[in-house]
Amino acid sequence: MAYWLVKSEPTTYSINDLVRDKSTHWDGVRNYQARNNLKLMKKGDICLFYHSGDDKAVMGEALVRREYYPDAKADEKEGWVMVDVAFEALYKTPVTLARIKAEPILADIPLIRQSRLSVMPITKTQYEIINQLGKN
DNA sequence: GCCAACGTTGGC
DNA sequence: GCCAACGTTGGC
Repeated sequence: MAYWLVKSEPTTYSINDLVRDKSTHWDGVRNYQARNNLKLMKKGDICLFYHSGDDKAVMGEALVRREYYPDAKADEKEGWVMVDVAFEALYKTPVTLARIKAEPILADIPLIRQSRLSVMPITKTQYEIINQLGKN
């Protein structure tokens, strides 16, 4: 069981869209590092769902439902992949970037260290802290 | 609107 | 293979 953080611009695809859809293809990733992370996702892994842009907060959680397979919207020869994720939880309190930055234990999270990466691994500890802040 | 931090492209 | 120019993401 591993933990991830995935980003989306809410005007493109928000967690409310995932609530409505129940599950979705996590496609459109066109960055090698992010793609490599997608390939490491296992069924049942937890993904924190982060809104970039105006919200700048972890909004909730999704579960990996299907492991990586070719991104239907990409040229097959280029090897881009997608996974399927299912809605898991909507946080009562979105965990803002400012809140994450204020937490010393979260200082190493790639969200802060490498702000442009859109699919990143996080540790169990980092997950548990954000989950705790969000669900209450 | 600007800028930092990348990633990509193309000339050499 | 190097590097300048350019494009993109995302925070401020």
